[in-house]
Amino acid sequence: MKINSEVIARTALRLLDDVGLDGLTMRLIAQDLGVRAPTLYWHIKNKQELLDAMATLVYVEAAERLEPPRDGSAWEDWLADWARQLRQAMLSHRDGARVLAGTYVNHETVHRAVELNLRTLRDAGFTLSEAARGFPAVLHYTIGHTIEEQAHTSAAYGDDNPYTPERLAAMVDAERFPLTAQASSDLLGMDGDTGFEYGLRIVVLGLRAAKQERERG
Amino acid sequence: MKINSEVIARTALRLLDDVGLDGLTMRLIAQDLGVRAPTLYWHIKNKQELLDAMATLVYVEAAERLEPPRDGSAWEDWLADWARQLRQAMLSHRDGARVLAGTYVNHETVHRAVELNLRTLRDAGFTLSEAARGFPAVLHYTIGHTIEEQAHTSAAYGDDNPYTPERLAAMVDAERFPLTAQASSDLLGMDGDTGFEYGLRIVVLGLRAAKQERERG
DNA sequence: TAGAGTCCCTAACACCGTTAGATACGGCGG
DNA sequence: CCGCCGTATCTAACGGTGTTAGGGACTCTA
Repeated sequence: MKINSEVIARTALRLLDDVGLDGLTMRLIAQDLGVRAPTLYWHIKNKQELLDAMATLVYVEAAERLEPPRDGSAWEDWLADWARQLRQAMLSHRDGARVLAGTYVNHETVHRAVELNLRTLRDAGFTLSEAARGFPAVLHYTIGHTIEEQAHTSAAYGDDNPYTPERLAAMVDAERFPLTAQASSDLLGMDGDTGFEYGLRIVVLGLRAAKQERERG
Repeated sequence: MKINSEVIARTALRLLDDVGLDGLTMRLIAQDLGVRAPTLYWHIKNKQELLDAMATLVYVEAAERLEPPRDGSAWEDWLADWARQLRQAMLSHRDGARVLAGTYVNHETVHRAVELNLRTLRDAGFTLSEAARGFPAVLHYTIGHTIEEQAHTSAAYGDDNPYTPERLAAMVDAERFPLTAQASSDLLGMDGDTGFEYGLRIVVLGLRAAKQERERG
């Protein structure tokens, strides 16, 4: 297969699932491509640029399936689905959120997604300014949640992950922090999906409430 | 000054502001302490443990000033202030959000903060379960926003930061993405505070809306 | 056929986190 | 006073990292 920057990024993304972000070295990627490490520098400027390209691939993976809302479907559902797709794209790669976080992706597919977000919200009665300031909130929540989620389930801990619900629950002093102890199952015992959905609902409800407050003046 | 793990973490945190996370090496930290790198390993297990200790310091910095809400003050304001303090603690160190993200901090001060969050929300009429599932949403939004914010203003780019509003605005094709182009000042021209406050308001409004929906049944 | 451009190589550099093993220094029991 | 033990530091080094320099081979084109 012909080597170019996108092929390198795809290979790196595949290897990422095996070795994790810390184990992803230029030499390993090169080996997988049947080539020596310095060769990669013919195609990419440096490792950071490679990481950016990987982030772009993940982002595009989430954005390319995005379609305008069908007639009659609620903007709340459409927006929540977009957040779910983004989260799934990150979850589908080990350390995916860490790769994505803080990488401003510049790709046509992403511009399309932004435009679609703005149009959908504006068509639903938001002002353009509300839409432009509001939908990043969904984005930031989604990224923040997924980073935390992936960090806690990280395979990097091997067999002694300190984030098991039991371990964490054992740490809080039930005398001094009674509510924390009482709520530990809600705080820690939730699987990622449930926790994400709860917060996502809050953000979407918040967007609706902000719009209504403006409409009422 | 006597060296111990906390002194090392404090030193590392101070150096972080000068050199950034990627420039923070064990040898540099040791030099600043008037010591050689291997000496650090007498006091800490490895670099990851040091990073965890640094994250703990930042987190505690935000949490230790936290006080119960004064009588009569609204839970919305109290919760928003807590988020602002956390954000300020991250912003007060270069790459602070990256250091914090994904590090589950286990420290008494943080337990206290969690307990205080739960109590405040429950006293305001939330169920304990609502509080336990709801306040992480604020946390995740805050972390997500601040990571993105710090990445875009990162000094790592030197003089050619690609995230200036002008550069980004120039990238979008106004013909194909008219709303994006039109909203570019709202999307990009905002300073971090304004954008953060807008999203924070949305999350808080969302919590209130979720509570009201339950109360109405 | 000469030259230019493309793509890959070997060799090496500077630096990284980390370990092994020796060395100094203090207090304490005999 | 001596010898010992725990504490805290050192030097030397290992295997690894991202990255650069410079040299070949191959292909296309004039």
